[in-house]
Amino acid sequence: MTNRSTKAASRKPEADGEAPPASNRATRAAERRAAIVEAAMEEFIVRGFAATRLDDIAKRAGVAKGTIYLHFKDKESMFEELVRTVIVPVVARLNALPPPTGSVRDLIETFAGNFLKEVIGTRRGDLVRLIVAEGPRFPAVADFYYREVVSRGMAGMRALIELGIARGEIRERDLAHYPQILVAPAMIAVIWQSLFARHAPLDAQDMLRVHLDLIFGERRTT
Amino acid sequence: MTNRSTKAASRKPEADGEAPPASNRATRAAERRAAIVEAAMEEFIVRGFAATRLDDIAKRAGVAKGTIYLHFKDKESMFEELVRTVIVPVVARLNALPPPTGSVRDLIETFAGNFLKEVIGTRRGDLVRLIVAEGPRFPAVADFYYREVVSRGMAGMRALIELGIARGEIRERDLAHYPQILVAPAMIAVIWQSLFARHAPLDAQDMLRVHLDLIFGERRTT
Amino acid sequence: MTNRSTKAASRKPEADGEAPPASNRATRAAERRAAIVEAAMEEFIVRGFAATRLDDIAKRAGVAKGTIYLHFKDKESMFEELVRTVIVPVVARLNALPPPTGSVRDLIETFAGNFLKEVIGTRRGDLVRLIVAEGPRFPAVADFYYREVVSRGMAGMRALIELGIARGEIRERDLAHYPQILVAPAMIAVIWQSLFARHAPLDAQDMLRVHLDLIFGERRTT
Amino acid sequence: MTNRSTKAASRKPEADGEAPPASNRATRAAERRAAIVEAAMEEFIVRGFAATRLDDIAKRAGVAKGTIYLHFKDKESMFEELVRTVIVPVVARLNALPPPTGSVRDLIETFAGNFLKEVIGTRRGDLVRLIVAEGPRFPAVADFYYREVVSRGMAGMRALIELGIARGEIRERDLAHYPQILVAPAMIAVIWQSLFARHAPLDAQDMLRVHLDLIFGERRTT
DNA sequence: CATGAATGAGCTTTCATTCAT
DNA sequence: CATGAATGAAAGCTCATTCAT
Repeated sequence: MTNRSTKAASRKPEADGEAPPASNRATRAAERRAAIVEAAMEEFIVRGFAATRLDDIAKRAGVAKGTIYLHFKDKESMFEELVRTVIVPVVARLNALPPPTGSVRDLIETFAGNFLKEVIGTRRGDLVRLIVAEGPRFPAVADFYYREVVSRGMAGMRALIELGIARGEIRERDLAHYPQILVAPAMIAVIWQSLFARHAPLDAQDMLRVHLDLIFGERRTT
Repeated sequence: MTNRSTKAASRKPEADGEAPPASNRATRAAERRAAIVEAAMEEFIVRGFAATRLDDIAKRAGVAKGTIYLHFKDKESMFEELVRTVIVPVVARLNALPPPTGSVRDLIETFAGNFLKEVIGTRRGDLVRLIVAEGPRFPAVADFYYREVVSRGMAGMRALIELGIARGEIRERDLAHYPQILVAPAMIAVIWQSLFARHAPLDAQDMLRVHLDLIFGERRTT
Repeated sequence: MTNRSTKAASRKPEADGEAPPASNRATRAAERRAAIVEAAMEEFIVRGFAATRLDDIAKRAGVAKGTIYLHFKDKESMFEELVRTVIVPVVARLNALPPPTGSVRDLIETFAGNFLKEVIGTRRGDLVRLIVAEGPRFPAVADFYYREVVSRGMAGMRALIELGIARGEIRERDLAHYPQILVAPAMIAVIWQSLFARHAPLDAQDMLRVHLDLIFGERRTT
Repeated sequence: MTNRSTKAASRKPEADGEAPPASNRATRAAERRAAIVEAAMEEFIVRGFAATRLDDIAKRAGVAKGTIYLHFKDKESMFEELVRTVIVPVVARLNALPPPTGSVRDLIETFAGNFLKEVIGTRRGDLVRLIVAEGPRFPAVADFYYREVVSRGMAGMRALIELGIARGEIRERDLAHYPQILVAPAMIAVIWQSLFARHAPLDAQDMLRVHLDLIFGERRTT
């Protein structure tokens, strides 16, 4: 989905017709690569790395099997680059967050709201589960994910917690040592949706609200 | 090979009669099955379902490849039964917990301590990650795990939380709706150990302490 | 052909019936291996290493593709071991040659006669051409062939030449430095049969006679 | 890439007009073809026909893969035409040999000297081995080689031998039936250099000297 | 019951050939 | 003419499963 936007954008001009006459070669190649990445993500999420067939990725991407090898060295590097490709824009957006104005609770609630909308129960959430699943077999992936997402996320959360403590919004001072506690319910929600949603749907939004109440104290007015 | 000699030895005596002398056949079969289950768990955890070779399981279990098929229909059912086999005694022990005496916080702390010792960073923790990883491909596994472990665990936690609320130990009344919040940091610790321990070791015990402080209020005396 | 003898020998006992009920497992395995080696030699000779398909070898050997991998690590080692397997008995027979009695010329003529019958224009001759063809890509094969066949052959020829010189049968004393000259026409005959036989058949026997006349002087009586 | 710049440069001038200024198209095409032939020979010699990749030939020749198909129908015909292209000038030079003056031995020694310098241990020698290697798979190549090189060479050698016999330089009259004997050591030297040079270097020049002594009798004075 | 050799479908990867640019 | 991205048939190799011993 992410990469599709690029493609969709570059196609807009021909949106009124039916046949895509293709722009220049570089663009075509980029589109193909994006299609492969998207198809691969879909397949890897559904079947896992080992059980995914390149044949299926090619079919879903609408390219020949050999084409995949014009963009990726082999299945492994495809998987690793795929994670990079999908993660990078996410990190970029996090880095481009607006400067912290308002109360820490508001900030975190906004953030939680975005997470809820854009991760939990979406393809992006499935990617997280995929990384949990394949991480041990792909140290490069786990490393990358830790470096780019986890460590930055933890640092950001810690800063917010410290701000909250300084402002008197948060009483539990040791929380700054374990930003994981802050995000744990959100992560659990991600996993829950993947595994147990059909047995017992989870109101993630409400759960996150309760969790924030636990940390910041109950809100007087909603 | 090891087991072969044993087997040959235990068979000789019954060659002339009908009665099994020392350890009977059923026992030996059960031992074999246990060895296979153990070996399979090891391999599945390290390589995941699809990438695990029956050959390796057989070698590790010290049996022939064909023997596996005397105990399991195929690779899939082996995986599913394996999870059952490993999970069941855990559930049994949870059911056999001592009746709740003392404060709710003490109870939960005891429970967390056990979890810390017996799950986080152990083979059992890896099994949890394995279920997260393979769950979507094995509805039977996810179902079983939800029914036997998750739903019971959630129910137990909810009961404890309600008790804590009734006794005034817990102030956040809505917490009873989301026992997931109570266990989330513990689950995160399990996953963290599998994926990021070498980048940033996590003091799970201390984290859980902070989390309980958040729920029950800080302890006055240690 | 070489290896078949082994197989044929072990089959003799059942030669009166039609169905090969198979002896013990080890024998069966050895037979299969021999069949693979023979089929592989045939295919490699006809198509060369790179163009030979394992599928065809398997089909010709009457086994499944996977069976080949029970006996050989991969295509390359199959080729290398094949050469070894086929060459070894040849070397063994050379080593078991009768002690040199009679004139040197008679000895060499006998040897040439055997070579004529058993190498030139036979599968064994094709193998020589195969080694010439693939040697540069398979140093291990060229090494082995040099060590086991060429260097020994050269040493043997040199000894014979020196004996001939000592006895006054050979006048050209420097010939001992280049036993290659002695065998060159025989080797050329091998190659000629492979490449040009259909354009211009070569009477190898007569050519070798002329060559020996050149070295030993013309024979008075035939 | 190298050639690209040249090409671009040579094309610019004709952009405004129609006439090719400096080197015309036919010349450029011929150069390209020559580059492809050269590169192909190199690759075929090193890897053999089947294992050679057109990609590598194109890269080495500095042209695009598609360009090869402007000059050759497919890989097979490229190989066949390549052999022709490389062999033809050699044959031409042989035909342009100076008229036989001086003794036959001198003639042959001169010839052997040239062979030594220009074939044994050179790329041209490798080509001979390549033809030996691939000949059976490429009847057209073997045919061509036999017709253009072997049969002519044999005829020439036979004429020389007959001359030598007539002049009394050669005593072995039957040698004229087997000119192969005359060239055999030279061919063996070619093959030896390809396969065994690193195990046991061969002094081809001295070997040929000894061989000629065998045929013509030892030289009294050098 | 237990074995492990044998099977062959299926998977990843390569590469000759084509053709729109 | 020249290019090189794209194709897809084909090849090497693996491994779950079977079954004669």
